[in-house]
Amino acid sequence: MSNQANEPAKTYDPQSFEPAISDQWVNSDAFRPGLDADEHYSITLPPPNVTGSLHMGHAFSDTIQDILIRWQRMQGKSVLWQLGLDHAGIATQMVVERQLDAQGAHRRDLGREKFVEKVWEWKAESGGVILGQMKRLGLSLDWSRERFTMDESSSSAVREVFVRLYEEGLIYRGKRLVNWDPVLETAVSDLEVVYDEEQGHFWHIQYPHADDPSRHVIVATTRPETMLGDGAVAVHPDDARYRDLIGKELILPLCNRTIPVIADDYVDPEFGTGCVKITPAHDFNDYEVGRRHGLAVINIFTDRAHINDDAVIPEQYRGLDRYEARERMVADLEAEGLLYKVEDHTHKVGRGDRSHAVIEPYLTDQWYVAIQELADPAIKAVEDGNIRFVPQHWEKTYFEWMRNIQDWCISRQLWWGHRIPAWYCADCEHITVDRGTPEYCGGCGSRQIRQDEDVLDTWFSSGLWPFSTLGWPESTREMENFYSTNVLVTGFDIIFFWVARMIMMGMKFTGRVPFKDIYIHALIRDAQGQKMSKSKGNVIDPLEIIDAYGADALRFTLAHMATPGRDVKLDVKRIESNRNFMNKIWNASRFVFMNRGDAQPDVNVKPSSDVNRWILTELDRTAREVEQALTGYRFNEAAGTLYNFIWGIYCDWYVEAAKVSLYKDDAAARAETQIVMLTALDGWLRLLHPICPFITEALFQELHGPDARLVTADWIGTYAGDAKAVSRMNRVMEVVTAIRSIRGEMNVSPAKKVVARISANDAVRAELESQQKVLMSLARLESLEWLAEGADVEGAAVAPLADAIVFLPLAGLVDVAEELARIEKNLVKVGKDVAVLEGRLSNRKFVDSAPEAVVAGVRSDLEENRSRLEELKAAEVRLKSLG
RNA sequence: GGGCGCUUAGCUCAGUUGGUAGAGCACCGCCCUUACAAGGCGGUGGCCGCAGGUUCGAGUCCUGCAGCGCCCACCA
Repeated sequence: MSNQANEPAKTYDPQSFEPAISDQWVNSDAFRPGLDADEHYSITLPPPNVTGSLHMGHAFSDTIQDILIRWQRMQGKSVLWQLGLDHAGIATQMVVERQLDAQGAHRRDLGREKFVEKVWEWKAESGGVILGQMKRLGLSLDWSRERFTMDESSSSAVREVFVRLYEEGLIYRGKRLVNWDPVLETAVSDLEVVYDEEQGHFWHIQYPHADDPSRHVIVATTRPETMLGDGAVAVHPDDARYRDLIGKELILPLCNRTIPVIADDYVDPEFGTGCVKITPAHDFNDYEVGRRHGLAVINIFTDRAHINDDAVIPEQYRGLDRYEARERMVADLEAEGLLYKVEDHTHKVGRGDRSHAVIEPYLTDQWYVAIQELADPAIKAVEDGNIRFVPQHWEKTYFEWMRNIQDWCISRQLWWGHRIPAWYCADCEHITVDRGTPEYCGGCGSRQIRQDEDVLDTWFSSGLWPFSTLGWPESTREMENFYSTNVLVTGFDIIFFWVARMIMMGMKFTGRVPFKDIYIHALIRDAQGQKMSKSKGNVIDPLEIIDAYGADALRFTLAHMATPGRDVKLDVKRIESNRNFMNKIWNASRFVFMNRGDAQPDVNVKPSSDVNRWILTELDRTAREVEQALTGYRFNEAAGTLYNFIWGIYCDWYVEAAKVSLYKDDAAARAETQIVMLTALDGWLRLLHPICPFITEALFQELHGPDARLVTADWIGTYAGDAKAVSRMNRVMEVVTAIRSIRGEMNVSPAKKVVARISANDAVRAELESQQKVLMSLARLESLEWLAEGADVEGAAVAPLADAIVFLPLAGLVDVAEELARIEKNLVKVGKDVAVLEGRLSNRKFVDSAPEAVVAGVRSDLEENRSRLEELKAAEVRLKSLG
């Protein structure tokens, strides 16, 4: 922004000032929490993944948080918005692996240490991009407190938590089936598997009886290769068809071994043939069946889902990829006449949410958190209202998951992440779990110990984030002042992944809730309602939008669309129209500056004119509405209220009305208007600041000088208010609108000044007459004459109002036929209103049981519309006699 | 199978305790009125998904149905 000698540019150009203001904020450390406030407020920014750059969803979520943060800071509180980034285990490792792949390399070529170095390099790059984006968005994060989920403070919190849980027996190591991603070669949690309908096949295979190979049972499977690991065929115990078979042996085709027929309730006799092959090592249900019946668990895969060389597996299939093996086995079954039939079959297939590889249930050793003991207090915290979901219905989703929660598999076979702080001993079975780096086995004292190769699920460290960033496990001043945080702002897609885990970990380790409110916002979609994704090519990059329309326009749009509980379809047109709003603000302010004279805003101003008293009253009302909206997380209402006030009231009416005294009146009136228009501007700039920080800061500096900073909202809402001024101005606006309406419908040029006559009683006339200059200016009148109540005017267009009748003589304006048509249109409209109102009043029950105020309202509406109707009828008669 | 959400103007969506339906965009008119054409003024446009119920009164509360979407669990 320029010094005061230069006027602001005629057109809003955010690029000319947003970056400079952003620099001012960052360089002056403007967003460090103040030290001298009694009240504290804090939000932990959900740390973005260092997988690239921020997308529109981040911009949305971050804008909402910034609005809250700036608003609270302007209330004079000590505010911390904690900044950080997430290492995002799998996701980030994949990004770097893909980069290596493009160079024809693999992480194994580099080795673990070199690979992790590469990821750190990438982290620096991606993190830099992300922080740059945040600054362009105008986020008021405390830049001095940047954290990372793998920095030292986070790591020590992670080790502390792991060790404590282990010592309490809540972390354990177990061999069981996990969801295995054969491409990434790691276990993933249940949540990281996404199921989708896919086209597949249903292979019906004959399993011959061992004692009579001419007979057989038919089993159906979608994964025929798993029969290599079959341990049994199961039937329902009550299924008469197979009762005799239970306990007998079947020949497992292709495998040259026999398996028993077992009976288990798990089998649905209605489905398929009622015979199910049981493969304990490769199906979660089968695993349970196998356990009940003591079946052998035969693992048939390698880590990459190739067939392994277990002794029971026929040699010809060993080493084959799972799908190659499937093909070969189906062909072999067919050749042996054991393939009964093949059906097309649509079924759900689980794929890794990152790799999209088909997930295999796979038997491995993993680390688990015994979750129930952590879940119970976390459920209770929400039940008791110590944590509140906004919108509230999300608590149902939360409860549903939490009440059916499974132990959490926390180990991942990755290289990027927190190494599990457990060491295995070469000389004994003891596992040493330690906060530091132990040198010998805690069991036998042997120095032959080796750390677990695996890393922790990325959500393990994110789960500690609200307190690990504040110095926990030390008891720091930050913990004291800013924990519990006030609100978590996030999307519903990570309620289980992250929100639930933070609550569990927070309750467990701090004994307090990590946040009091959880504001769940919607997902951002494109204009067609599609989820934005790189593969679809429909992502809207926030930076491109900011470059084109400015950060404020984007932020205002996002705030305006932040309706709780519905997905946001982001249409660039919407951003464009809000850019136009910014332009409106820019130019209205420019007008104010051009006409300010020597005046300064004065929050104690006590203006005498109705126009000035009215605008300050309206500003006050707006301030209360904005405050209520923000308090209730109704961002769309806050934005809408400001839009309506700034554009619809301040610009459309106040500035136009103010021109009368700025241009024509005496010096005293002019000076008062200058002060009030500046004061009101100052007020709504502050109100708008949390949503649109750049333009408001720029204009604030124009208003108060280049060193001024918009930091408080303290004085807003202190004006006493003047209901009389408001009602007078409403009357004026009603008259002006009526005249404009006639002019508009009659296509009278705005340049043409017209004569108006108004009939009204003395009281109404006095009110309107006090604003005569304003009225004439806004309605573009050449002259205004006052008529006695009940007077008629021949040959005039008529607009009957609540307490007055406006006549616009037609001579030279329009023809009689046109006005007649307009009158008749209005007659129909008003006639309908009258009929409806009469109907309501003639209903005894309504009159008896509705509140007094409502009935009175209807009565006065009816009265008003009746007289309006009379006037229109009279006007119709007069016009017809003319024509 | 269980749960949740949505259905309002041509399009995208507001509508906080029930009290005669709103915005933006689009469209149609008149305007370069000395802040703004990224603008001003006026206007057209809606059985608020369907069917019941509660109520003097329902877009708003209750029940059922339909369509769309999401989440969870899953029959091999």
